[in-house]
Amino acid sequence: MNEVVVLTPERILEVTEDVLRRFGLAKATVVDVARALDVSHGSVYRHFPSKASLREAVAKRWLARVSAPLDEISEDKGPAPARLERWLRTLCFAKQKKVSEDPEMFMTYMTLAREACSVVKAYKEGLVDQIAAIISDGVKEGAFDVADVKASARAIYEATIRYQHPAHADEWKDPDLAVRFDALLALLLRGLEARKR
Amino acid sequence: MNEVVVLTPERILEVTEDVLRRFGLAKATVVDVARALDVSHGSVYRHFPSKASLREAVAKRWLARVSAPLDEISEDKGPAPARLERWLRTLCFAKQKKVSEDPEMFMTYMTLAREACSVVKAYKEGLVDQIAAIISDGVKEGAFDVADVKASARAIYEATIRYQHPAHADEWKDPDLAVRFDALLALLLRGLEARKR
DNA sequence: TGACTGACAGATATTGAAATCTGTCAGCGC
DNA sequence: GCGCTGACAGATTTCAATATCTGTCAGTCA
Repeated sequence: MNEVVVLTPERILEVTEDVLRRFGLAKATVVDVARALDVSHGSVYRHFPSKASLREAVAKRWLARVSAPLDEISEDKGPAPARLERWLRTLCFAKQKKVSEDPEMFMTYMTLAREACSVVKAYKEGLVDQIAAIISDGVKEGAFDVADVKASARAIYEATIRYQHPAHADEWKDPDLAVRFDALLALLLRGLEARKR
Repeated sequence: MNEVVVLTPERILEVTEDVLRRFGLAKATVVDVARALDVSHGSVYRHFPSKASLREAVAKRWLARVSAPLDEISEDKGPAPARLERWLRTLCFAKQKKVSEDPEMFMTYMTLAREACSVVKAYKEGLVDQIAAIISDGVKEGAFDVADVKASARAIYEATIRYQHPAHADEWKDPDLAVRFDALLALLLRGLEARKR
């Protein structure tokens, strides 16, 4: 039996998520994490230079999990407009599902993300790049007509903020949410669309 | 001389804003407001049933001041697309100016507004109605082609959230803000635009 | 040697007693 | 009578003493 499990960053992150779930963001301490790992808290500092960096790593892992299904869609084949719509729906739906399934944990991750703003910035840039890739495909297909792919991608990203940014999570309970989101998507896709001539 | 000024709700609101400015949201008490008015705090309760309602009234006044210049634009004459663009620019610029000129007071009003959510809801609905009025004019002019005016108005409002919602105020420092906002506006107007046939 | 411990200093959080605030209302004075 | 006051109960906030946590590091043990 492999009774003594080695202390790895990955294992620390897993246990940290667990501690965050059980104690909540405000109460979870490095000492709690160390206790759950059955090591001294000094050992945790061997792998993460500070509590802030540990939290940042947790935020990064969470964001990566949220955006994982999007990578596939952006690299898929098929008509760009439908693909962009699917990508945006997947992103927003993933966030909305997370908040409805476990609001406390969502709030925890949201606060973590707010603290780790450099990580969030990189995450956002990654998302905009994926949108840009789909729009670029659409331009090649002749389905889209845009002056500046990157700028359009950013505009699309920003226009959907209300449906994916945690700051607006309390408005996602609206029963008309889906209808409103459909209207927004239709407007945005129409804005990218190449005009018949 | 009219030395004894009567105690009116309006005067209480003015002084309350002053107290909020000097003490900050967390420290400002009804007793402070009464002291500044040189009356007992019981007198304040004669005009506002609770501290919450006083704060709500302050929030309402502030929102009304922000949206005042918009009323004119929505009732103006002239081509709807330019008018819609001007309306959106005015709204977002007003918010961005407020936060840059007096960030503390902006944060105060933002928190007040978060508490007084029914007031904010009414304010938002008023804004969407103004957008709807402009879009409706645009449809009559033949400049816009939309299936559902109200739904489109909401979509336009929601798409610009990032540039007007206080939750995103810390991103308004971006030097490219104007360029990005231009790109978003162009995309949205293109989405409303009637196609040549 | 190198992963881990545990004691330590300074920073931060908790706690409970005291102070202040909110909201009410009987009564004062114009 | 009407507008205001000021004392009051209960809720909330403050403050300072106490406890806990963060981050470091000399030392242990395999």
